Amino acid sequence: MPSRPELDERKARILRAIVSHYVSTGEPVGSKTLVDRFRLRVSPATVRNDMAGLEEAGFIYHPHTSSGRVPTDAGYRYFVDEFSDDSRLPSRDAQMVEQFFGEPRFELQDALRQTAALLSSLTNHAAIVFAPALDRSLIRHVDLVRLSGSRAMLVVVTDTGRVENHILNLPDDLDEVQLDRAADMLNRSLVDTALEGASVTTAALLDRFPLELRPAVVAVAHALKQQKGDRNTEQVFLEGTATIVDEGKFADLSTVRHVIEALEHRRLLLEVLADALDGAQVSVRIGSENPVADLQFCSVVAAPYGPEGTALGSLGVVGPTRMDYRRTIAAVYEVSAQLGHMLSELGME
Amino acid sequence: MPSRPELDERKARILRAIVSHYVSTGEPVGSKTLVDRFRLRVSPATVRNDMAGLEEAGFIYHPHTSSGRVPTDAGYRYFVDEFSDDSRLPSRDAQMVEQFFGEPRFELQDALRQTAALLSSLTNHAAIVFAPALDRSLIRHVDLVRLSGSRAMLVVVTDTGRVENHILNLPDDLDEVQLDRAADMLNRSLVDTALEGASVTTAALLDRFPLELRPAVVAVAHALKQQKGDRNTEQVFLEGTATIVDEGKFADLSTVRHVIEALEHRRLLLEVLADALDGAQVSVRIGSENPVADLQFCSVVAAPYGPEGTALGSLGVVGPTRMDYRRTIAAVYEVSAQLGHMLSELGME
DNA sequence: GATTAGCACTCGCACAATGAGAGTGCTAAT
DNA sequence: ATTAGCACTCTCATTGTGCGAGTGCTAATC
Repeated sequence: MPSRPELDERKARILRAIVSHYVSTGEPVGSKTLVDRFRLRVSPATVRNDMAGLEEAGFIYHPHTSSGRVPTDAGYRYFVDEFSDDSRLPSRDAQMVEQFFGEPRFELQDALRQTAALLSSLTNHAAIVFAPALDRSLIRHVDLVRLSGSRAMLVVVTDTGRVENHILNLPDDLDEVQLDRAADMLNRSLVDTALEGASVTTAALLDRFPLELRPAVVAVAHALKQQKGDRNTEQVFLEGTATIVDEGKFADLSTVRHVIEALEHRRLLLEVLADALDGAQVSVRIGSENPVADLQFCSVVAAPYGPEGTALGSLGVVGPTRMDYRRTIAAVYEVSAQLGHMLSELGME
Repeated sequence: MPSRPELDERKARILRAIVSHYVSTGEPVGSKTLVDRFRLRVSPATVRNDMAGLEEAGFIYHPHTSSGRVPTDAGYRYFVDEFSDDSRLPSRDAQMVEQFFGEPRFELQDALRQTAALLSSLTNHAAIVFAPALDRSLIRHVDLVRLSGSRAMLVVVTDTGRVENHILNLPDDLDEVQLDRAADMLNRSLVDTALEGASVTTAALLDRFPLELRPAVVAVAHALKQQKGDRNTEQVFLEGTATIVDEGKFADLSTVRHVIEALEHRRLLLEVLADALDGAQVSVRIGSENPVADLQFCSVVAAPYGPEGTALGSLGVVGPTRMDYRRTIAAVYEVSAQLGHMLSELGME
């Protein structure tokens, strides 16, 4: 975190004014407009002087020699750092959230997808929700289902409500009874252990299984390992992609293209929301603060979620750097909190 | 299907030429260009006369009094109807498909998503893959997993490789042994029956269950019914949304916006690909032939897929009416065929 | 009778010129 | 330290112009 240069009170006010005016209109803003709309008790000339200072400090810049000022990423950053706390959702929106989470849910997937849709419609930006991370989940149940003679499906239910499946190639034909027995034994040793180490645990237990079941157990261990390594298994729900093309959000089409492309790239998204998982609160990445080059003109507002203080997954919003940070942060915060709450309600105690 | 007006051979050739030239350049095409690029053995004037005829017949039109001709939806339709058969994928692409389906797969979800990505990269359009429809699936296995005292998760595995889950509220606390017993009994009567009628079947069997299990069974029946009615449970995989914004595909931004919005709407997509499910072959909907208003400037090329002649699900591509139909149709056909093949390999016999 | 050459005509579009307006930086006055 | 005044800059919307591609029609040609 770069130490934040001090600004005298008036400069700070002017910066705030520039940011909020620019965010709402999208037009570069000049000294006159500034004194007219905001009750700065000084003349345009004074404002101009201060703006020169703000520009020197890197908070704003000139698109062209003669049009108004626009905040830089650093300018937004200064602005955002001022209200790390007092973010309240407008009551209409708060009501919407409340109602949404009041409805009963019967499926995690669906709930998460709809949560993304909610977040998107609250903020008018693209919204992303990651399902609870597998490596933070405990196994609640495993099952083996026979598909054909030589194939079976491994089903794993986690304490976070996820249901993963994986198809196994069995070296030998096993009938259903045998599979059931294997599943039973696996359950006994795997339930309530972390999915993370399940593969190792399983392999270690191999010699407790009857000979004829061992090939199946090996296959299970293998599948668990593979699943762990495979980042693709991290489910993402993305909604509101269409908002990216909204008028005035991004300068040119090719930027829009890049942003949408980046959003489609699950691996990238994971990276983008990664720090949200560890941070305790809402995290904001503005423009170039972003690790992904394709998102250099975007800001990402993200937060972890999980029942009561835990961080199982993360969610967030991607929009142009010119966004209403206050509202966005409030929305992300509120939704993450409520989702966490819902998760604890969903029956995982 | 409107009966197709006969065109004399030369007019047909000219129409073909207009379509293929316009598709590849995006520019309205005039009589001179036409005789230069294509070996029509007539003069521009003759071509102009024929074009007037084609325009009268509704196959092409003038954007403005003085620039070249552009195919109408009907023009594309005529063009498309000519090669319902001989669509071959370029060998590079065919190789790509072959390689893709040569790799071993362990998860249906993932395979379908990647199939969508493949289809998108083959065609350079947005691609959609629907998972095998639940109402065409048989139950292979059901399971009940205890979550908390009063909640359990119903897991259903179908013969099409799908794994659905649903959270139940149990009126009474049941321990795991009781749940297992209930699941066992359910399995015995539900395995190999259609998911479609499973709810009714379950309800009918109620009195065979011991008293203490009945509330759970009722909950299961209820869940199955709910799932059936819920169109949201039809999984969709969408890839290549970014291609929609590609230069020159659509006239204005608001169209792009609408198209992307429509793509995000799962319910709409289902409608769009609906007829593909029943048709035997590749279906093509051009522009206004499309039932969805937001897609009036799009063409949809879709096909059913499933192991050997069955139609379990559908997949397709959405792009501008100005697309290379030949290639697109070939790609959709090939991918649907291979995906069907893969599904039978995946162990559902 | 079908085809073609010739020609006048129509637009769209790219390009340059113009002027208004918004905003700036600087200097000198307060 | 602030402000009024002013010359200056640069964008943007508007207008005019010419070019070129393409058309439809008529009359000549095969």
